[in-house]
Amino acid sequence: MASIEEQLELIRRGSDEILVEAELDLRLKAGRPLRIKAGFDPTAPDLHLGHAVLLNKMRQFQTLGHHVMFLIGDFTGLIGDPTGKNATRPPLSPEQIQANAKTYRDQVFKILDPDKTEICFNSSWMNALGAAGMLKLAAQHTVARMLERDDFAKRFAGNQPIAIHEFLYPLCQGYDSVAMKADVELGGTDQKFNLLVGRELQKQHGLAPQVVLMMPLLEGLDGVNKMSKSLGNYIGIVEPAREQFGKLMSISDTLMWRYYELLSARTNTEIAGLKQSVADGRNPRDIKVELAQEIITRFHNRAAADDALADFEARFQRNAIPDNISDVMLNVPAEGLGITQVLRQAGLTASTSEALRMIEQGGVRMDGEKLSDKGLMLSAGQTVVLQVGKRKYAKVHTLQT
RNA sequence: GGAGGGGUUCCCGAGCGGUCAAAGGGAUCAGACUGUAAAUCUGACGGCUCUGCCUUCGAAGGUUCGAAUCCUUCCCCCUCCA
Repeated sequence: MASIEEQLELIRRGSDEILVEAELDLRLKAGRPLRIKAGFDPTAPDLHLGHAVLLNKMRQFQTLGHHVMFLIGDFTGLIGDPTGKNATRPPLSPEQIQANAKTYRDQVFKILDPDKTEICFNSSWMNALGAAGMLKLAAQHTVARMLERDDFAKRFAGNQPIAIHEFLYPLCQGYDSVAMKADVELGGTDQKFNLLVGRELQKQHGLAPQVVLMMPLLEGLDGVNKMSKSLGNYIGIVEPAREQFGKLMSISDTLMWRYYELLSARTNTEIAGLKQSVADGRNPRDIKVELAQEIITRFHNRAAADDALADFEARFQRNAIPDNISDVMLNVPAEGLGITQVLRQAGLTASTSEALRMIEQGGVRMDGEKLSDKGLMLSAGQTVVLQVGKRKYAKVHTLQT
């Protein structure tokens, strides 16, 4: 095993904050494998690069020989981490949870070592707690302390509603740490409050408080908001390589450095070298290509990364039509089908009104040629490649009704 | 339980009897420019059988030639008092 100092260096890398580092040092010195906890929502097992930041850190702990516990919050999922939506979520069926857990495994093990990962469900101890146990748990914290949480404080000050059950989320998450006897809990910086509640509850249960390690939140494709599925600004771990490539190329140059810092396996020295080369006149686009290649190689493989690059260059540098367009079959009546209908039915636009607009704005191409005739009719037996905007394509085959 | 404030198109937010599919901003989308970057500029941004028609302004009724705007009831949210 690596020396304490080497371990600390790896653990610190990229982290936003470690509370309390001295305690971490002490625990490492004890020489036993530490119990590392990280919790995930049970509902959306569609992991993206934002999750990858945390998973990378978990992987590092595994490399160092520690015990990583991947917690699926199937109980806390009923509450939903407070975001201002004052509704409890309907419980997932055991089948759904199992299905989601499987999807998690499929995705998570692209980064984590399956042999060194324990998957836990917090319903297993939360259900056992019961109503009485929940009351007891709730008695261990005060409203004033709850209101210290930034999100609650803001909503309270701004006259926004806070439902009582939202207070239970941090408590439950904290209790997880008690039940799991976590030595270290990982989370995003937005989790600070919840993570610290874990420390409090552990102390009250006679355990040494966990060390809390917070990773920065990765900004999404817009460069402003954190990467999240609901905002649609994410790059999924299991997305096709070409998609990932395109999305990575669309991030801003500034954001690119952030991604390097949090996602790349390159050392800080190497990254500094890249920055210098840009300062010396190298096109940042090429640096971005390298980043995209590295990430795609990790989640797919080298061949996929090369293919994505080749495809990208063909499409955007040589304006070629991609070679993997999905085929769409459309039935056409004898008198033909209007182009706006075709676009809508092929799924290229959401409505015929939108199709009309796209044509008016010059965003529609047919077989590579800009299409300007809104009244164009397609008859049966044709095959045309339609393009809307830069990215949406379909190869439409018209069939006799 | 009482008093007051409020629910508008994806979000914020104007409108407060006709000129309202509804200002403005954000987000988004398309085009130009580019490195499918950013920034910037232009345009679009409910639906449709599209120079017109249909459906939207918490819900349901009503007044009116005409309502997002007025009235009634209901639902929901916030604040203060208890």
